[in-house]
Amino acid sequence: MSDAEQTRQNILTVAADEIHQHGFKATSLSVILNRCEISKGALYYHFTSKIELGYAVFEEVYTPMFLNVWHTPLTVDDPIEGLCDFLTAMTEEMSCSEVVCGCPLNNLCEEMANVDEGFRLRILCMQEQLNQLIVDALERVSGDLRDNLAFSQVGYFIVATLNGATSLSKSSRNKLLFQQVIAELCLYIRALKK
Amino acid sequence: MSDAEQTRQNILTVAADEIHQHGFKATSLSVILNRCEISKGALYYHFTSKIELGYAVFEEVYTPMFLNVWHTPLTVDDPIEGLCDFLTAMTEEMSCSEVVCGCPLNNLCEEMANVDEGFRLRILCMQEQLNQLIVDALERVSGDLRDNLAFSQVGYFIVATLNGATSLSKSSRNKLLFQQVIAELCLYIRALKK
DNA sequence: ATAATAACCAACCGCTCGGTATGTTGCAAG
DNA sequence: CTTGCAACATACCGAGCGGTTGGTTATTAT
Repeated sequence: MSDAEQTRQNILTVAADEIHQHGFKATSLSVILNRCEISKGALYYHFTSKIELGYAVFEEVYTPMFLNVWHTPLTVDDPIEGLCDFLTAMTEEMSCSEVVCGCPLNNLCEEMANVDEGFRLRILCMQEQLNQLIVDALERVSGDLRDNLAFSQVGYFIVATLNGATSLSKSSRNKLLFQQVIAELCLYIRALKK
Repeated sequence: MSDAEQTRQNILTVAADEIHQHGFKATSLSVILNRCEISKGALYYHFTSKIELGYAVFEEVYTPMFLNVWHTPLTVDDPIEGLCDFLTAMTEEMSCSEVVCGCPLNNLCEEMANVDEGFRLRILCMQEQLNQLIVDALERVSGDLRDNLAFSQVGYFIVATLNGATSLSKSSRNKLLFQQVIAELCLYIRALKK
């Protein structure tokens, strides 16, 4: 990787972390510059504006991360158990910072979806991809599932509940409420089976 | 009501609307002053700081509003149906601004819970009160419900899913995803019955 | 009549923000 | 040897922010 590309990647990584911790608007470019030990000129050489940097973080850091994380548990033999194991593992492995900072995608959705169309469309696209992953997995084992299930609806329900659960962990500052909601979610997911 | 109290209430009402629309941090005091047609001195006579104004909005506007809204459907004869009717009516009556702006409590939780302890504790208290309302209602009709239900867990699950659903409506800018998640949530809630 | 207080107003302050304009350096092509 | 561009660095700008300061007015108590 060239020096320039290295610089760019470094900016993206640091910016992704800052946005995750403080949200997009509260993220200060000067903090990113300090952490990267570069000047403002360098940043504006690679990105035309703060919001374009935000878009790049979304597309080049968050999106691949999410698709990768969700792909694994949904492509195992039994995606119902895969999903439950995945969610349960999440409650256990969740770091303190993740309890406090929440999910990057959900955070950006809450903060930016209603003020910036660029973010909104990217978030929507990501949510649809995530939902499609779940729908595909459910359809693959539809023979084992209850009849009359609306797969897309189920998918969005799961994602919505997970987001709501991270929200609860933010205010309680511990995993307990999160774990309870996930436990109930797993009961719901397992009840999808015949 | 005295003139001073009238002024104070006016500030609270306008601030509640601004915070709902733009979040706490992005809410500008000068906008509130313009809308109220008062000076900055007037605002700082009634409130010692921006964050104290935020706390007052939470306690004197959002909290009573929430407790009132949730109390009705949970104290009818059949709280299961009351809840489902309440949620379904919400999807229908939801105004355009509510689709875009989301739930004030959830918004503040996402934005402020991890940066300000004062907000965090107030939000947590509110969520616990909300959960208690649900738990009380479920316990009241526990004879009609499945055995081995963890009422508190169920309560937080419902609240979490509702919050996640409003989040989805923000990015999609329509009610469809919200309605789907609520429909699935009602299926879950009705399945609590024996 | 006067003193005090409640309820405001107008002007200003320091600070941080995103963004820009200009200057510098190293390397590579001709 | 020098020209040119990529890849930065430095210094500065205007705007908006929350908050403070020093009045002003009207009402009330003495």
